[in-house]
Amino acid sequence: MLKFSKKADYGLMALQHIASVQFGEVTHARVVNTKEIAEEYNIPTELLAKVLQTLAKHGMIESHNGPKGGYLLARNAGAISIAQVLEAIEGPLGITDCYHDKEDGSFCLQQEHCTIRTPLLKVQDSIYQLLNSMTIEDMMGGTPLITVQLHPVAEGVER
Amino acid sequence: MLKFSKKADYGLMALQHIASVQFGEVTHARVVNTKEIAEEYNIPTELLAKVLQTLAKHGMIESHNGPKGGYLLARNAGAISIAQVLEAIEGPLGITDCYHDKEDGSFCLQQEHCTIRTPLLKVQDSIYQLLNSMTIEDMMGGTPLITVQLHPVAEGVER
DNA sequence: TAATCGGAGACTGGGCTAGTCTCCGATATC
DNA sequence: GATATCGGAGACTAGCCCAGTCTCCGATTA
Repeated sequence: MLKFSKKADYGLMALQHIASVQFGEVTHARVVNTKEIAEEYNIPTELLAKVLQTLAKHGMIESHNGPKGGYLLARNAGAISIAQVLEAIEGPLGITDCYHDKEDGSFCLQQEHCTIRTPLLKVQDSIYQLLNSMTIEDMMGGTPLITVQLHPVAEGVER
Repeated sequence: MLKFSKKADYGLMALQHIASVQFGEVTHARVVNTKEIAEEYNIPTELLAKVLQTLAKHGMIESHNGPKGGYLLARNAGAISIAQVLEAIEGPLGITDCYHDKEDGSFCLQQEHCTIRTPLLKVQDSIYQLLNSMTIEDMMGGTPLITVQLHPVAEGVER
């Protein structure tokens, strides 16, 4: 449950790879093409291509056509959060459907008496904050990772 | 993305309803049957039945057969976390597949060079803590909700 | 004994994910 | 300027899983 799609995984791997080539190594910054990433991580080339095109469309990487072409990060690795990547690839974050229902005419049948909408919205916001506070940079090397502090509102929960 | 399944939604609604009947109202504690909940929230009866059976199997509610039968909370509402409900209904929490692959023989093709495994595992843990610290009780009435404090490791993130 | 409840399994339709295929446009290189 | 190499984009498909339905069974109460 709550699984990322493969595309999202691939996107994160690719971004991390591009970032490490561009910043993390001794070699000069150079463009990285789809094939290189696909072979490095055993990702179907054409599927990865789609993912990278999506990321480019959302301004996270910039593309360079032609021979010796490929991709470069469009901004610093620390300015690309996991939330942004996920939203670009999978669409808007939504724990439940009911927050987007109004757009297409259909609506939530439970709406009238729904008692869990508000609390779940809080959960959703918390998850979003979490995903938005971690960046591609945090995923590289030994950078210290995010820490979450929770108020123990549920003291006594079993398990 | 990151959507709860309908079953999970239904399960949370049902538990919240049972809890409020059992504790939150003036009426005496009484069993609640599937039909009552299904009609209250416009949930397909037989689908809800399956969900409740699952929750009963996981020891969150106890069932009573026969006429005037139904369900009761098996423990306090404050001792049932959202994480537990989700895991009961949707299976183990897993942001990516790769943490469970070893069981069925298949395995992650990216395993060898996967650079995102560790950081994503941290994200997963954080989400789990979040979901495990909020309970059915927190979803009832005006109980103050969870607060999350994040270290701003990603200062400068756009948006 | 009969009606009302939960328990459990098979079954189905539809939508989404993952992946493939094909063709096009851009550009670097010779 | 021809050509090979790159990304851009859309159609297409197979398979899986979610959501929902149907049916039969066992338990219990009145």
